[in-house]
Amino acid sequence: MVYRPTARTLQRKEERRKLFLLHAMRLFGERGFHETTVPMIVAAAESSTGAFYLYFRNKEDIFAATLELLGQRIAEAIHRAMAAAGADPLDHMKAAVKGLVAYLADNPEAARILIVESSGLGAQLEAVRRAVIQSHTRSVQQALTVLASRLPAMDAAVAASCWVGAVYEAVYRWLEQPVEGRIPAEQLGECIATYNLRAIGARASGARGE
Amino acid sequence: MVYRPTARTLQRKEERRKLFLLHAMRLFGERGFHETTVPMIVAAAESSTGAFYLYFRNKEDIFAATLELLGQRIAEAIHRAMAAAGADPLDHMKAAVKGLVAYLADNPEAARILIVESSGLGAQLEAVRRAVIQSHTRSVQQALTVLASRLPAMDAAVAASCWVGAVYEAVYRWLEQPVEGRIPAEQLGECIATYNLRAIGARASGARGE
Amino acid sequence: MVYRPTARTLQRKEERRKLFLLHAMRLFGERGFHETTVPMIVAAAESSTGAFYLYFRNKEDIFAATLELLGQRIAEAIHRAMAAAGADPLDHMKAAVKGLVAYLADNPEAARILIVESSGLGAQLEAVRRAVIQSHTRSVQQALTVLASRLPAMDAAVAASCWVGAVYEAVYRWLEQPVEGRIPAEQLGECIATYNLRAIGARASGARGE
Amino acid sequence: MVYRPTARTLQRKEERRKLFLLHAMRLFGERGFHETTVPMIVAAAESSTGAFYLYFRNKEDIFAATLELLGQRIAEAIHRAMAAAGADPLDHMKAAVKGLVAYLADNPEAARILIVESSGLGAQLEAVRRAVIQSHTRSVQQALTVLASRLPAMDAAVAASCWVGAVYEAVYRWLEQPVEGRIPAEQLGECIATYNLRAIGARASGARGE
DNA sequence: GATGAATGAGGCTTCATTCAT
DNA sequence: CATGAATGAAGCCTCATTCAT
Repeated sequence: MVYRPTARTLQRKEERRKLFLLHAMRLFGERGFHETTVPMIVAAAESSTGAFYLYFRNKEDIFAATLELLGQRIAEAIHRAMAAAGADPLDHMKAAVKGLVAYLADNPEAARILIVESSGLGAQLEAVRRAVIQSHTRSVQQALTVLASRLPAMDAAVAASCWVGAVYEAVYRWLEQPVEGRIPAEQLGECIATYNLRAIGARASGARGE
Repeated sequence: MVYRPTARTLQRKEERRKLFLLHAMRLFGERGFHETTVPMIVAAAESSTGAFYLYFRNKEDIFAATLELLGQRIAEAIHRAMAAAGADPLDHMKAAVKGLVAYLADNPEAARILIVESSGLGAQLEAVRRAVIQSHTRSVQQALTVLASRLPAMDAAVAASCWVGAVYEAVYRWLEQPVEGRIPAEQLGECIATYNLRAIGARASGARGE
Repeated sequence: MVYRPTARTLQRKEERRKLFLLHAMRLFGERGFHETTVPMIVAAAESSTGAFYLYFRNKEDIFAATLELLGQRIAEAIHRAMAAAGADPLDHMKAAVKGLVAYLADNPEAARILIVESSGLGAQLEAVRRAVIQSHTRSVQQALTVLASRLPAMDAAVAASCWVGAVYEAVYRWLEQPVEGRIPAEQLGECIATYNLRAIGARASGARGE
Repeated sequence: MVYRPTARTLQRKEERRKLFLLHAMRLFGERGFHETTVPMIVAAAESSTGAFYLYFRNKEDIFAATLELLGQRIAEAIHRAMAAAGADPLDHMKAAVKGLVAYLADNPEAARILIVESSGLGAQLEAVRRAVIQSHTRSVQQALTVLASRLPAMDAAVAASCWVGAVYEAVYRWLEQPVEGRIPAEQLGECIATYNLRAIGARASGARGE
């Protein structure tokens, strides 16, 4: 008599939302925020306009959700990579860079969303985008603070920004190149990691190889 | 008798075009490409829609022109800074970084255009934007190649990207902060330059100071 | 065995319907027909969309039902007032006006529905709204016909419309005023009744007082 | 060389605006605010969506403009009628009623807009609509105040509302009837005027006849 | 009976661009 | 040359209503 949503129903709902999100992520990555229309997302998800607005307040909302999901995935990728690394904080940092590069190389649309396509939005969305990047920057800054005694004196905040900027720009440039002209992704990660580690004055990092 | 523009007319024409360009640059920097409308630019320049389309093929055209102008200005700023530096290519590189940082710090809207607001456009415009940045990257890469013998082995292309990425990201982050919380622009330039020089293995660069 | 609703079920059903109706009445009065959405009514009644369409064919249907309920209540209010009045038909008419004014003053949202918010609908709903008002008009017209011999010659139909229009407009105007600036509702009713009675040429009505 | 809008051009602009307004007035009168869509108005005016928004901020704006125009026309109609009347203020009032009734009878869509179709809008538009009616009410109230010494004591504000309400409701009812069943418009105006004049206690006004 | 997720038609509005004057 | 009124495609979003569970 009384309607009671089954577990299955609830799961369906979550799945539907995820479906929108996944297609939106791809489209945003391929075409950018402004060139992606709500009807496009709806068509890709084989759903309806009404359903879209059932799950998201508006187009900006799904974009923010996309960025959030992206932030999570990247954080996971980094953590996985770090967990597999040695005990030295410097090794962690190196692993983090390589993990991030590997993830972005594998998910080019994710990289595009984060680096390029999301820009030029309202201040709100830009803030969300920056939050993802700033989260990285903060992690790096924290690591630098911890390692301060082993490193030359530097402004940790600026250095962290440089570190993150180097990673994203190098990956973006790499993605711009035709697939056949690219160096392997691992090598790219290695180069970037070496660049950054040397920049913060970590001595033997490049020598210890990998 | 064929109509033939007088010198004065030509100058007028160029001035008018420049007027559009200047206002457009400010608006694009403040509000981004999509949030800036042609009527806005026209109103700011106190001209008319018709005149606008007399000087620019369309909105993308003026944006591209804006980016081009920006590229020139930045190149000038860098060259001026380099010309004032010593003879050593490493000093040139350092001066270039500091000159660029100084320019961007002085012209935040320019920075915004280049780094954020221009993104998320059609592939065409994105290419123009990248051209400005790649021009820097190429300069750096060239310098690295020249200095190769004095530096540890590295992938010059990747390193150049990292170099440029570090500069822009650090400046962007700096611009995001409230004015009263910022470190001085010169110090910022110094930090970034040190970061990058150390990253490419230039030995005493930080020590030689400036 | 055929399912047969028990008395209790029926009562429940009627209660639920009434619940919808009451909340709808409030919302329609506060926000008007177009600004009130079905989800709003559903939320106010703490029920579900499905249940709503179980009791009402569509949104117009519940609005019509609201108007009907309103018509009943107003009729009751008027009858109560008339029952308390003396035997003279003129006293009845005066009591009716005062009863109506009192009811509308006590139920401003009801007044709004009847006078303003319901307008601008499809012809169908407008007809329902007018039915309520026309019912008053007919009563007045009938009374005028009965009293014809005691009154100056007049077009009873037109006079009845004037009578009703005077009441509603005066009440509406009164409701528009800030509460603190209003004259007492009883005084309003008295004034309107006097106006109308004098208009139909009832001699001493104003003098007999109240 | 310099473009200078000709008088003709300016006139055209005003004409175009008027064209929209006229068609909108008709449509609003026939179908009401909510049932009239911008595309409908555009089609009726044989213009374009863009042009519409060139002259009006939005749909509410043109509706407000329609009401304003209506207010002007009605005021004119009333003044013309009053100018043709005798010197006695009571004659003026009578003429005003008859002029208004004549105008509304001739422009049923105007009447519908003012009385019914405009209701149920945002508070803003409702205020504009009421402004037109209140302007009448104020005129009547003022006249009553001037005549106070010749009339029985009454609340001028309430009486004025009643007066106006009687006119509009009677006309509206008249318009509802099929054309063939209606009494002549002049007779309607006479009846309403008589009703109102008697209501305010003007003695011989009905007797002086006309 | 009850629920509320899903549908999709259609409304309003913006703005890049053209062209008659 | 200069102007700015006109165009209309296309986007975002709402909400009455249905129907599988």
